[in-house]
Amino acid sequence: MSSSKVDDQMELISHFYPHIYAQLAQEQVSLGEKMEPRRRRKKNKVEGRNNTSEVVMRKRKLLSEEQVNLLERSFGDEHKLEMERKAKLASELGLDPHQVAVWFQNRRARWKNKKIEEEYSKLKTQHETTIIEKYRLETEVLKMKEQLCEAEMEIQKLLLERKSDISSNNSPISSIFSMEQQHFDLGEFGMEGQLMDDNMFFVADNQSTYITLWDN
DNA sequence: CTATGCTAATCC
DNA sequence: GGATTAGCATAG
Repeated sequence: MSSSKVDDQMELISHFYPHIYAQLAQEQVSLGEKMEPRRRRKKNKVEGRNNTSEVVMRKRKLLSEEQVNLLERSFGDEHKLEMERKAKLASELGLDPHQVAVWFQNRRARWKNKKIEEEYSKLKTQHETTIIEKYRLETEVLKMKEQLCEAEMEIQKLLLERKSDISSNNSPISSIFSMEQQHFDLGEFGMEGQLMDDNMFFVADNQSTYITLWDN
């Protein structure tokens, strides 16, 4: 079921981060259609000073651990890079100030990405919690409906018993007695009520309303 | 060897 | 400043 989980994630991403979704979706399609897994390395066209274009392999050197450490410490202090700090760092690191600027730019991008991922996983957790709570509440509603149904059946049963008592014993005394308010305790519902007549039931809830239980 | 992750560097 | 490219390292 990991695929449906992925689908869920994709759906969430598509909702909150359409751009990321587009990127991920594109990647998935690429893999699905067995596209070339990775683009071939291209030679990079670079404009020369004399306006003639030449083909040059882009050179790239990874920064040393020491250089990265200093850059990271600097980034920790402040994500933005002032001219002064850029020049100072560059000379300390033995790098071109432009390289320092690029490093900060890339670092900010990584940082932002990380933040987005953190936010996403937080939202995902919240979402899952909400789904579970929703399920719990739905179950509770079902249970309560069932209880309500049982209680109504019980009331109906009692009323029918009373009715048959009245018809089988027609003495004035019992008739008067039968007119007295009868008390019910609905136990599980935690509420009490009084039967007012054959189809009205006074419920002592917050609203203190009369509830018509059924139509005769 | 290939696939993949990371990231310096470039492009727009 | 975001998107993309491509050099490099390395896991499998």
